[in-house]
Amino acid sequence: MNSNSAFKALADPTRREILAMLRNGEMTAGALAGRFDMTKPSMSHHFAVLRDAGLVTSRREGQQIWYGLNTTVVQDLTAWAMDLLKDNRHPKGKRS
Amino acid sequence: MNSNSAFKALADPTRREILAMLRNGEMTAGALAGRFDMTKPSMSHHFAVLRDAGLVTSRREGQQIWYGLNTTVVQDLTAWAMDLLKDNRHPKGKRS
DNA sequence: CATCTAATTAGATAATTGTCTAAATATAGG
DNA sequence: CCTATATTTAGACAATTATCTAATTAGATG
Repeated sequence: MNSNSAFKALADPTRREILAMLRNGEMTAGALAGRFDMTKPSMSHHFAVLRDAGLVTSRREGQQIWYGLNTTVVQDLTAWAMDLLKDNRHPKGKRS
Repeated sequence: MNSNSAFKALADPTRREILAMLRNGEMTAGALAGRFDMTKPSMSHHFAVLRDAGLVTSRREGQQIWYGLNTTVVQDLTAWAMDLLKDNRHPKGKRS
């Protein structure tokens, strides 16, 4: 499966926080990094993991790089989790 | 956060497959292990991770241990993912 | 109680990961 | 072209993790 990288990306609390912040719109690498008690290279690493997993988009604008939430992949993850909740015990005639 | 262990549990593909199988109802440790190309101790380790994360329930019945999906925690994860999709850019008057 | 089956625990090991510091790249503006 | 700012890349290191084999626990049954 390809979304394995997305699940692995979500395993880190810092990365989940980053995603939560991006819910309010795009942010630059620097602005994001400034919100965490962690060095910029470490944050940069987290950005790369999120980008490689397809969870965020990135674009350079001058000296800065803007990161944004990629809702498509988040939707896939949501669908996966919701699927788990669909009772599959009687696969023929859904309604018990 | 406490659900950190749940996210970490989901990071492994074998564990995600286990959860998917439990969608069809409870299974014994042995029955589950039989479905994977992996030793029983390794599988047992994955069961423990899932149980510690609250993603599965377990109960002994004689010699066997039955594992089942804990939908409550799965619901929490679903809610977290869906929250990410709610646009929060204009927090006062929700409807753009 | 001896033994069989089901499952876990213990302990080792290789691979992956998260973090850091130092160095490099990229862009903007004198 | 030099310097300042923004960000990433490189390389090292400690911690965590996934897996294995061997040993152990727990229950059933003759």
